[in-house]
Amino acid sequence: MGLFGRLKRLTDHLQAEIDAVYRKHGLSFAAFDVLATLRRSGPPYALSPTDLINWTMVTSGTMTNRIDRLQTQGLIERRPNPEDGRSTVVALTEAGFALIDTVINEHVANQHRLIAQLPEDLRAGFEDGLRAWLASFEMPDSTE
Amino acid sequence: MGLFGRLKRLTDHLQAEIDAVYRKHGLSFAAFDVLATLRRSGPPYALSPTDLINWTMVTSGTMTNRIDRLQTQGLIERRPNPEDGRSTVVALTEAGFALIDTVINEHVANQHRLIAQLPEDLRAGFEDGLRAWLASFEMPDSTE
DNA sequence: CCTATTTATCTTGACGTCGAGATAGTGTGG
DNA sequence: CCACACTATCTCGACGTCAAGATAAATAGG
Repeated sequence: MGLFGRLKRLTDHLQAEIDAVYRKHGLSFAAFDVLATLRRSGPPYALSPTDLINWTMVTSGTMTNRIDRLQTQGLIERRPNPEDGRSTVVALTEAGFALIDTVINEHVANQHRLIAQLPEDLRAGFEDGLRAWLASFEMPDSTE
Repeated sequence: MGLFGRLKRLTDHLQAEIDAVYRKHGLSFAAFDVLATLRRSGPPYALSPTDLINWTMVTSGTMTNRIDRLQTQGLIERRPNPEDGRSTVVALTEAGFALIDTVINEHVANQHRLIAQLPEDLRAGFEDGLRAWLASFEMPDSTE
């Protein structure tokens, strides 16, 4: 199996482990993504759909769908935006805040656990390669 | 941005580059996956849905859907399996064979190009870390 | 040989995503 | 102050996936 195959399998394993934390609390990645973005935005834990679209990099149709589901679950609420009649404010409910706080903590601990499985003495070499390869895409001047 | 963020961004970039080759020829990953599996199986380039499920690791419902679409596109055909009335044989058509042959060649060249963007002197370190981290998932005795 | 179990495939419904286009409110230049 | 362009969000249809269950054929046991 080549480099791409291994890379895909690694990320599949990592993703499965990461997903397990969301699911334990009844969340999908889509739900976690939105709730965590609202949590990170700080008080009053409220953003417009457009803000959420910009932070999460999904299309407007996807965000409408995500917000609809989270609203049904009672984790967020839509309020009219007093400053712009076209817009709404998406805010964490108390239940949403409490849940995402718990899940983020577990998520962070889980990430530390997963990184610890990459042997310490190989970590720097892996990260150096990763940085350089990534840079070849994000800084078009270099290797490309 | 941490290790997970960079890893996700790298794989997103790689995936986008890889997808571009399929799309240029009107194929999705799902379609490429099935056609390439049939091509790799050697003459007569025909497998049962169950074989395809085992090689591609998708559910039976997904495979039925993939086969339906490819059949509509005329890239494969379903034939009854003379040895088992429950089963069918999924075979590349001439058009399907010609197309996947072209796409696989481009795909391989594309992968070489992408790997070449990872600087040579960092490749070994990256691969060592990758192998070890992957092994921590696939050989449960070790770091886990 | 039948019946019960197993196997191969398909069907259905839910979820998540995208892209294109619809709707409605905002803002601007004359 | 009004028509026109722009912006924010939602709607719709297509695609791809999974899980659970339906259907039909093969096989095994008595």
